[in-house]
Amino acid sequence: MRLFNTLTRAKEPLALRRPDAAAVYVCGPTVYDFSHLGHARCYVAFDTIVRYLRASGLDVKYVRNFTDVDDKIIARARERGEDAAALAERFIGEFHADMDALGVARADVEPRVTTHIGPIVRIVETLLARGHAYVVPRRDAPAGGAGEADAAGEARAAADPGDAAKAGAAAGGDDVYFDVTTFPRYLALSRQDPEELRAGARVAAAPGLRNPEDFALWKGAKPGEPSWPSPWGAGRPGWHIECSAMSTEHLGTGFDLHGGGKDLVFPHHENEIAQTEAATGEPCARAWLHNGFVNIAQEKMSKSLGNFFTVRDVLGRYDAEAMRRFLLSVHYRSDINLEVALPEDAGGGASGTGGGSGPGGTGGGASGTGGGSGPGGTGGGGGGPGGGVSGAGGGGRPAPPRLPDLEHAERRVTYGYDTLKKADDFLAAAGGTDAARAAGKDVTPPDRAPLALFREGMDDDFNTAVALAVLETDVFAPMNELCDGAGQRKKTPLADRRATVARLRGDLERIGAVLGLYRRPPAAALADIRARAARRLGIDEARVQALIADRLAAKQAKDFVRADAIRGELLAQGVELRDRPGGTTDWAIAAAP
RNA sequence: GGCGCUAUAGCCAAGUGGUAAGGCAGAGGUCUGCAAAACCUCCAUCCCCGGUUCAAAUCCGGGUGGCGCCUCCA
Repeated sequence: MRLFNTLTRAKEPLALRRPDAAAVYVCGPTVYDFSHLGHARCYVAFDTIVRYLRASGLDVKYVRNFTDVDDKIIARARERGEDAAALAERFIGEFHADMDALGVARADVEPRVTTHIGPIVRIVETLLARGHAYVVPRRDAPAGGAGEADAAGEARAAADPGDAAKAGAAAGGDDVYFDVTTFPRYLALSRQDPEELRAGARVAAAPGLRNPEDFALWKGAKPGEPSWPSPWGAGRPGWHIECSAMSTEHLGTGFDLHGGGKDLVFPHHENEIAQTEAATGEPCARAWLHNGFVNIAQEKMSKSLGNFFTVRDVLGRYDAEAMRRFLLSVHYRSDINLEVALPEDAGGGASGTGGGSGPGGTGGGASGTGGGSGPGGTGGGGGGPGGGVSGAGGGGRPAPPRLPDLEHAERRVTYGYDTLKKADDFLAAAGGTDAARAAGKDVTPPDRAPLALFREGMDDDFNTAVALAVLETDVFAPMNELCDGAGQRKKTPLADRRATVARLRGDLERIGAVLGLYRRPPAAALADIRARAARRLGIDEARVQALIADRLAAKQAKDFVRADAIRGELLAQGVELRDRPGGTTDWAIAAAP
């Protein structure tokens, strides 16, 4: 097994601390809002990696934390007049709900900052004792207003006279900072030059620091903030120290894999390495894995750009397994792009815009998204995406944009389940999987054995794109062919075809267990996917059934003109009819125009 | 300004030295009352310029384009 290690910028063999076990730490979410597609990308990727390590026989301990106290949580709680701890707790629940839907398994340990204050304080004490950190005494009078310790982005505090006054009066503790000059390997992960880093800094350093690059390990409490007692007075942990404390607490030092989004390389992971290694004298993690972003219409998804999609909203309209398949369709280190298409009924007539449905349309889609997810909308309105879909009627809010990539993924997932349903029926006719397998011989060409090809792909830095190709080419295609008895394998004896399908079915289960795909009963999955798509497209399933009945009657009367008219009418609504052998008719969502 | 990533067919996307996986779209075919589904067949020499090599999409140098990080961020 080989994987790309950000630390060395090279694909290298997996070298484990213990040969039969893997210790994995992935930076979890800061829980102050619903998860967005970027979170989904990250946690689906590492969920798949962990599943594969386990499937390869390793005893995996997977740790993924929750940051449940931090500036953003506190700010959000204050906005809402909610208790910060309660807000964090609530969004931990929402995170689990979203990840459950995506088939992301719980980590073995899901530590929270607020339950690890002890270890955090201890590691800060160690850093102080070893001369890697220093205390910046609290200044009672924040002179000039902007002087409050917290470096960047805290203009808000300064701009709020009430806050500043209270801060001055309160008995908050001191800050503790890490001195980056005491750690020679600093910036080895992100490969930056200290001089250049300093030159390119876009934010003025906080006063009282020995070096502009020094970062907070412990922050003295401001009034009204959650805080814990410490040797430096009341305060709370800095962002980076929590991961050092929690990873060493649960995995020790020199653990095997550390993961996270690529935006965490600097400063978060760089600082984590500095803290852990300076405190323990041991390496932090052996290999660092970083996943790429989800871009929306070619742009980075972010709250500041207003173009982000929450998992919750998208899963109201698209199948969760389709989302998972979409996220796995690109190698985890590469960015993945989600295309956004304007809804068809773009309102009142052809206003000037004319024919240009290309670039202009895309841009409009992206900005339109922002409208639905502004600061206000995230609050009460965001709570019930499901209700909004059915009730909306023709009213004010714009239709949500179409997501062609998810439509495509949905069709691929449907193809898979259609195939599995066919295979299961085929095997049932043979007396079940075991009977089928025993009755004949496997005719799969030796060089096309799905499991071997799957392992080959996954062993190469967890290449899920290749894994999906194996599924298409070496599982589903031969399954269809063998079940239909079509093509070149027409002459293959029935017993051998059955045995081969049974074998492929078994491989699919093992592959699906790793990818987190195709694990539902096929018929139920197909009905589910279709029902959600029908809701999204405004298709009335009962009416479809009624028209199918009408058409069957017309067919029996040999009135093919009428039968074809019904077919055409339904197709116009996005419904495709499929006549089955035996005189029944099924229907499916037609490909988007 | 610094650091890093990236550039493969109409679109999405694998591929780290030996004559380009897979999917979508498209063309043809089998099947079908018609259709769909399914299957079969066809469909690229890899941004540009140099270099290394018997041999490069794949290594090196330069150029151009895109993206990210350097401030919170998966």
